Amino acid sequence: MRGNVTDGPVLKPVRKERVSRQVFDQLKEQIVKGQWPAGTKLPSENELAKQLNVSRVSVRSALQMLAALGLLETRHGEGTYVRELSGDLYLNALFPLLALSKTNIFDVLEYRRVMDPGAVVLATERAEAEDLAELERIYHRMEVDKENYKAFAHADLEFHLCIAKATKNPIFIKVNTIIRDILNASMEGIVRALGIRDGLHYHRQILQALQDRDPSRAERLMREHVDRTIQRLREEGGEKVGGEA
Amino acid sequence: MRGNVTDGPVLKPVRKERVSRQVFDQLKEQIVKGQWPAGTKLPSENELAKQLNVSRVSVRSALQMLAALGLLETRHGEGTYVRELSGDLYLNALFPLLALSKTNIFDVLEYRRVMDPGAVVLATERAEAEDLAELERIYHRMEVDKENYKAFAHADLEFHLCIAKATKNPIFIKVNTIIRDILNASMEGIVRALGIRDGLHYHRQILQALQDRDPSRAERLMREHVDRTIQRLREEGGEKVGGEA
DNA sequence: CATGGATAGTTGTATGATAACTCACATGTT
DNA sequence: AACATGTGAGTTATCATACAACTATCCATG
Repeated sequence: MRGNVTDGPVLKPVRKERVSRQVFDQLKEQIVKGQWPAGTKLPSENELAKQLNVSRVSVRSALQMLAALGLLETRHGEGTYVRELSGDLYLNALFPLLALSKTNIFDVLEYRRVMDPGAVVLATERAEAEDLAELERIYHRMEVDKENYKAFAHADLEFHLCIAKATKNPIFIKVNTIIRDILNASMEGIVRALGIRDGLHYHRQILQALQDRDPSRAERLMREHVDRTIQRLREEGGEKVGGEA
Repeated sequence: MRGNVTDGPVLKPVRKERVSRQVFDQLKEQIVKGQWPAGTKLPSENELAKQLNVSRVSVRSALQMLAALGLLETRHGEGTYVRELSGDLYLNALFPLLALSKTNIFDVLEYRRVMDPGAVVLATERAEAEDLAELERIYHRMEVDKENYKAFAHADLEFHLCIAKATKNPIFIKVNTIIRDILNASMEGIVRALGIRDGLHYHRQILQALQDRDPSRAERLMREHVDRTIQRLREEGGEKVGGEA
């Protein structure tokens, strides 16, 4: 048939943008364009809903997405604030890439083997009293939870994350946070396979080196620690530990 | 006063985790552990609310956050699905809109200072012929684009990413990919500030070390390279480099 | 067989109410 | 005056319910 209407692609699909999405975009604009610099307290949800002429549900929806992306921070009973725009924000994109792909445990440990010794060196220079106190708290929790593999594994990951935090470098912190989240699933199996002796030993020594502000010793210990973990896991046959999928 | 209660920090703050956060964590676990592989259709919001014994609002809150992070995709009137991992980053909507501050750039470079020497060591062991060929291609492009700062900066970042690729470790690759995107905006300014001599010099030497399969030399050169970049940038006063937004 | 429409299931939005939390101010006690 | 305590307003978090908007499927009708 000639002149069929399907020939010409004239009609475009109508614009049907969700309300929450529109709110999201508007708020994002304000932040990114710098109208609302870091630290700004946003109008209350009720206020925003009134100004935008939408329900509070839609406002909350947009706010929560922005908070998930790291642009906003909501404080219960206090308000919603604009966060500092920094490089670690983009690292959020790393999370799904690692979470959704079947990441090999040895790949993660190999990465740790490079990053954690470097991190601990920076930590010996920059750790504040509260960082060291936190590390001690975590270490003691590991001693207490000797029998509870799940709790022990969790504390182990927290220990490494805490060292990253002590570097005061948001990139170290963010990446380590993501790695902790990913590893959380398999860490219990690793602890169960390797036992707790090595972990306790090295963590205590590393903590000591941090307290003594001895970077080279801390670095050496951390490298040994990760190396030994990798080596022993290889011997055990690491196929079993990761596999709950 | 003796026996003051404030002496002993015995009482710990009670656990007060938000409902939506708990839902978020549970759903995240399912995805990360692989219980719900990509493409899986989640139970309906009502169903989840009933199973978890929370309101639909809390479920939606968690789902929307996961969707914002890119782990889920909600289709109006159809359902919610675990997202297929599609290489490219969806967070890119925000990328061009942010100019990094001076501190951010140094944070990134500090991270590089640890990561890249470690990566290049692995690369000397694992780089295949095509990796080395690619590196040579990139290096030659740098020589050609001596005058074009933008192209030169781009090639510089590609060089580092290519080394990461040669490690065959997906974590190195993905982190380096994101860092490349972060630096892309500011890199031209950096090159303009520091010139191209150092870059060409070190990249050529590192390439040579890789071809010779000399890990310790490659590591030393890479560390020197990043160190020198940081140092010279400090001297220049890096305030200027970030600004295009 | 093709068309169109009814239908059930799902996500999106609206409304109103209540709980939980934070801060600042007022109040009372020493 | 100094400190502890209570009280209230403002804000976010959660709940329950209803309805709107959208999608896929099935089915009757021509």
